[in-house]
Amino acid sequence: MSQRTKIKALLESEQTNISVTVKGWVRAFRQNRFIALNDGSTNNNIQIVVDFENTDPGLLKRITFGAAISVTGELVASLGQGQKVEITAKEIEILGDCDPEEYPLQPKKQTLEFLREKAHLRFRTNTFGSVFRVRNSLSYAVHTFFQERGFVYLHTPIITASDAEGAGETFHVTNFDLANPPKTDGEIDFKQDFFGRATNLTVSGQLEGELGAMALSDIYTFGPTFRAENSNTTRHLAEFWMIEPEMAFYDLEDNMNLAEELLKYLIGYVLKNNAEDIEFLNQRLTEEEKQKPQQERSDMSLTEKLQFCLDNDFQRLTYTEAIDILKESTPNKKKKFTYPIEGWGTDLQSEHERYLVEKHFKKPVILTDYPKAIKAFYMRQNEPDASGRETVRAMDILFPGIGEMVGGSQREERLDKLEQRMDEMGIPKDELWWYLDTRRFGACPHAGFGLGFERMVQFVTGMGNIRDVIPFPRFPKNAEF
RNA sequence: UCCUGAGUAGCUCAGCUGGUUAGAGCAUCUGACUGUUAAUCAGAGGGUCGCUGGUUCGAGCCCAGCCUCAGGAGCCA
Repeated sequence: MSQRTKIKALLESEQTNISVTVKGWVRAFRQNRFIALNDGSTNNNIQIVVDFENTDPGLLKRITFGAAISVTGELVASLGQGQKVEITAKEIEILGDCDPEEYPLQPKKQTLEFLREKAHLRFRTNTFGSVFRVRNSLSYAVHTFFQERGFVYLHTPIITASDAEGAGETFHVTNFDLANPPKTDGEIDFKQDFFGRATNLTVSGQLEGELGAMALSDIYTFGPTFRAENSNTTRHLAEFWMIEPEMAFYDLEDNMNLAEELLKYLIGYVLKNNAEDIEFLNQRLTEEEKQKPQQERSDMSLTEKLQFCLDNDFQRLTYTEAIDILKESTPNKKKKFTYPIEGWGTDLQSEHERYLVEKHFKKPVILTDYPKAIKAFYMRQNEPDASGRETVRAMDILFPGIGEMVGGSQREERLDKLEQRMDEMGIPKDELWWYLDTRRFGACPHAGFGLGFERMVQFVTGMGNIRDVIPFPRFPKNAEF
């Protein structure tokens, strides 16, 4: 194998007049003389200068947009204005031809919708190159953050028998011949299935995560989750990655502090380590914003927005306080909300969340202490307030443009309260015997949250559609690639 | 799943009140040029007008059903 240098390293090289080998894909070939070559290490191309008068015309014809080539030559200070260094080619080898008549990508701007249909090739564009390098950095930073704090990375199961959490519709996992599943009394008999029971893809690793935290103190999961909801939006996927830390001896405030710290760490990490890609995405978004009517444009650029999140404390308030603000808000009084705020107890609609985050506070918001009735069974119950309102120790972190980035809570560690709530909500206690065991044996206060990884990538990259921040998106009616 | 909008060349789109041979820009190809970097100039090729059915002398255009996509809503992360 020949020595080759990545383009990112060459562009940063202090040395010139050295012999180098580069390999990559042709982004442009101008005037039969200049190749713009990219290898995905950076969005910046290196310019190859070809002595076309002394090169085989047959070879020159094969240097087409998208072709994979290897070039050996001399790294020199560029004669042109656009770049510091360039390579004077001595030897060019075509590694893989790329027929321009057949190749779906074109050397021009293409819409994200079109590229979504060519997800196998979209990595070769600047936008997706940047998005996926940033996504990579973010996952690395997630691990760094938790590892630095002594958290244990726990692998919770992908296949599970419990959908008891009620976090959404599940995908069934079965080995049955679907045309002819074994039946007993007319019902499908899952006793004869691979696991001896009905199973599904996980919707959350939380419950198992809690088991780990009850011994290891601080754990986190970072893996795929699956929801069979028929959701067709710019912020939902059927397969998405979730980060779910679970901490023993944490209360809700510790939980919020950790979540805020994590989000800021991730933003800071990318601003520092992916400056070029963020700057490219910033430009891209600025161009896109110019197409929008004045009203819909955001008053901050991507980099400003990220820096702002880093520099400011998230706004913390209770659900009850939020309802009071919304009740008194101009859009509510002027009846601009599709769902007017009538009273205490109903869940907030996205228009309400957006008002709080984007209009009222103009920064990330942490809402806590939601009504018990609209939240999951495992959230720790507060004492009813003076007027008898029942709430739980829940927290949601809302981000501008994204909505719910994080959902978490302090968990109910009191067995009697937990069982009572499960009964009320019709959660089968016998199926979750193992979960309840943690409350029977050495129970302790603990808390955790779930962070939607793709939503974080969306926020950091400024991409509008969640399908553009995961390599191969899974959503209703689509499982191509 | 609901609401709104869209589907015409490889891509982005135009196409009048239903009318004869469906257009443009970019991309591609051919030639010219050769220190370009959104290269330039000249020319050429390229169409199941999403699918199925209907109305009509005649449908890209009207009607019905279906499919797909986008944005918004719900569900949520």
